[in-house]
Amino acid sequence: MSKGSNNKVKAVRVVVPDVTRNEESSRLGSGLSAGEARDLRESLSPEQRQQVETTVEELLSLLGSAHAIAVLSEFAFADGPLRFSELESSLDIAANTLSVRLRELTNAGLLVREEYNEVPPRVEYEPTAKAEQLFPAFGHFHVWAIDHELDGVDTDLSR
Amino acid sequence: MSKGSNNKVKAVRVVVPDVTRNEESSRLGSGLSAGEARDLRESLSPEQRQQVETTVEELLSLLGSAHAIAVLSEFAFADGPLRFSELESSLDIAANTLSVRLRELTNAGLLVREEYNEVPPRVEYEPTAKAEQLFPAFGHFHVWAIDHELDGVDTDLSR
DNA sequence: CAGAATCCCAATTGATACTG
DNA sequence: CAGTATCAATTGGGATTCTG
Repeated sequence: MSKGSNNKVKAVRVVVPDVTRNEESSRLGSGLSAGEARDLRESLSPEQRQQVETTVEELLSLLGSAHAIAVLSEFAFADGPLRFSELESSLDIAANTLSVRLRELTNAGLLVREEYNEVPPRVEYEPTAKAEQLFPAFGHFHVWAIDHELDGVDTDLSR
Repeated sequence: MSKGSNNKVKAVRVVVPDVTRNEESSRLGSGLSAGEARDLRESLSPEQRQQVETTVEELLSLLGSAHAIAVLSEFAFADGPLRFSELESSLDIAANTLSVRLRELTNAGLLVREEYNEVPPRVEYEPTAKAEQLFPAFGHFHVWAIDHELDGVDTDLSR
C-alpha cells in the first residue's frame, strides 16, 4: 500500500456531494450489511467511489502500521487522555515508533495532542470524535476475532 | 507491523472459552458502541484480551497489505465468484502481488479457490462466510470515509 | 519526561521475463 | 489463463544514543 510519504492526498481531495448524505447526519455506528454497503457504494459516481476507496485504503494503511490499532485500542478502552509514557509502558513498542505513530494519528485528526509546560514535561493525547466514530468498527473486529480467529496468518509462501 | 513470515500463529493459538459467547451465536453485524466494546473487552481475561488483540492485529496486518481491502471490496460488492484476470484488470495491481494477496486471503480462510481443469485454465475465487461477516465493518469504514475523509495522511514527518 | 537523530537490517512491492 | 522466478528499489521499524 506504500504506506507513506508520497501521498499528496490533500491535493487530490474531492468533496463528496450530499447525494450520499440524504439522511440528515451521521450513519456512523450503523452496522451496514453487505447488501446495504453495495447500495451505498452504487449510489456513488465512479470518481466518488474511487475517492472513498482511496480514503479507506489510507485509513487501513494507517491502521495497518505497527501497533497503530493497539494504540487506538488503548484510547478506545480508556477514558480520559493518555500520556506518552503510559502508552510506552503498556504497549511494548519502541519509543521512536510510538512517536511516529502518535504523530500520524494526530495528523490524521484522530488524536489531539496537549502539551503542558511543566517540569517534567507532560504531554497528553486524546481521541477525537472522528476517532470515536471509528471505534464501533474496532468493536466489530474484536467480536469477529472472538468468533472466528484467523486461520493461518503465517505467510509461509511454501504453498 | 512486520506483516509476515515469522508469525507462528498456529502454535500460539488458544481457545477462547464460552464466557464470551453466552449469547447463543454470532453478534456479528452488531455495531458495537465504544462502551459496549469496552464491556465486552473487560469480560475477557487478560490472556483472552491479549489473544483477541493479537488476532485483530493479524487481521489488520492482512488488510493493511497492499490492495488487500481493494481485493476484498471487489468481492464484497460483486455477487458471485471472480477470476484472477478480472481482479487483475480491474485493480491495477502487479500480477505477482495479486497472486500473493489472494494466497494470503485464501490461507486466512477468507477466500476459497476453485480450480477448473479446462483449456484455457480457469480459477475462481469466492469469499467465505468468515469474510462476509467482516464486510459490515468495511461498510462502516466506507461510511466513515464519506463522512470524514482523512485529514492529512501524507506522512510528511516534516512536523 | 517526551521525544529527535542516526544507523541498519528485514520485509514489501513492482517490473520484467518466463511457463504449464 | 493464471500464475511463478528473479531482480531492484523503497520502506518500515527497532536499537542505540542524545536532548530541551
